[in-house]
Amino acid sequence: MQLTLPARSPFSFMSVVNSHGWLQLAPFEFDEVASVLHYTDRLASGHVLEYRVSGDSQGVQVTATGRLNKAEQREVADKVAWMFGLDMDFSGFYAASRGEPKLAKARRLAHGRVLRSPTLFEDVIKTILTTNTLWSATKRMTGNLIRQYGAALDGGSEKRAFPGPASIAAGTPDVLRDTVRVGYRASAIHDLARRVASGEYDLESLKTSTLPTLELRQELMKIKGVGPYAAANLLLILGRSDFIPIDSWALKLVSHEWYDGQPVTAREVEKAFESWGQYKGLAYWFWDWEYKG
DNA sequence: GGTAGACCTGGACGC
DNA sequence: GCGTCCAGGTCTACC
Repeated sequence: MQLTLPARSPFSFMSVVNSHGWLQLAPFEFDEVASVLHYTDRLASGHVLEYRVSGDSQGVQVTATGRLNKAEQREVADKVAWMFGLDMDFSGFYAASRGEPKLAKARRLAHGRVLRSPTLFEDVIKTILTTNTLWSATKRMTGNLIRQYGAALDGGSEKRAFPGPASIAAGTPDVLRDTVRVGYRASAIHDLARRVASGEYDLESLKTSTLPTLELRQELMKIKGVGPYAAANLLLILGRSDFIPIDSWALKLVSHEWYDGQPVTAREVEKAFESWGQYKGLAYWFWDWEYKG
């Protein structure tokens, strides 16, 4: 199967791919030589396949393994369009950042979109797995979760899809803790999977929520394991940038940018971007920082 | 509303 | 090889 999906201009395939660390988390896999993003997914039909997505400034091209019927092709197209935010409009952010040298490249590089998973469920779980741990552990926990509960790619490959809520809910918090090694996060992950799988909680509806950002943030923070940092990260994924995902890295960046390397608090990070209003998160995310790590 | 301490893992370090 | 310390956000209890 091959699809060509156009994007709203300006668009940059590589800007989306490199927008954050998601490309390093399974079931994403990035072929740097060919500049192709691979993603293993289980469709509603139960068919497990791998999409390969390449792109340019016009949009993306998708190829998928095997034969897909019309409904499956539509599902893949809808999911890839969401993952790359093909229809998103950042003209307001570009207008606001005009005249700011630290964001001078934002429009030219088509900054704004962040790579998303096909489901908000996957992005919430992955975000919880980034909290209170090192990036190497996030990668390991994600890989373990997929090995434990993900459906294998058709044809006997070792590749697996990210597990849906029902698969995780069918397991136990003990397995999450002891085998997947997510530690104390086990109950939060299992609880979310159980509530989504049973239909008690319609998490995916938040993708199209019209709630004001403050209320949407409160909604996200009702999820166990989602605090201010995780909520701000998820809001960025949902296209809302009124909040900054303040983690230890953010403190380091702001410290070196404006405080000569002296320790700063979350309050200082907020203060630094206060004037950016609804574009705070984007200004922070795509700022041309002095400190490179 | 603000703060201290527990939660859990794995890597770094000293012995 | 073993023990100890530390980094990393969220949650809860307490003031």
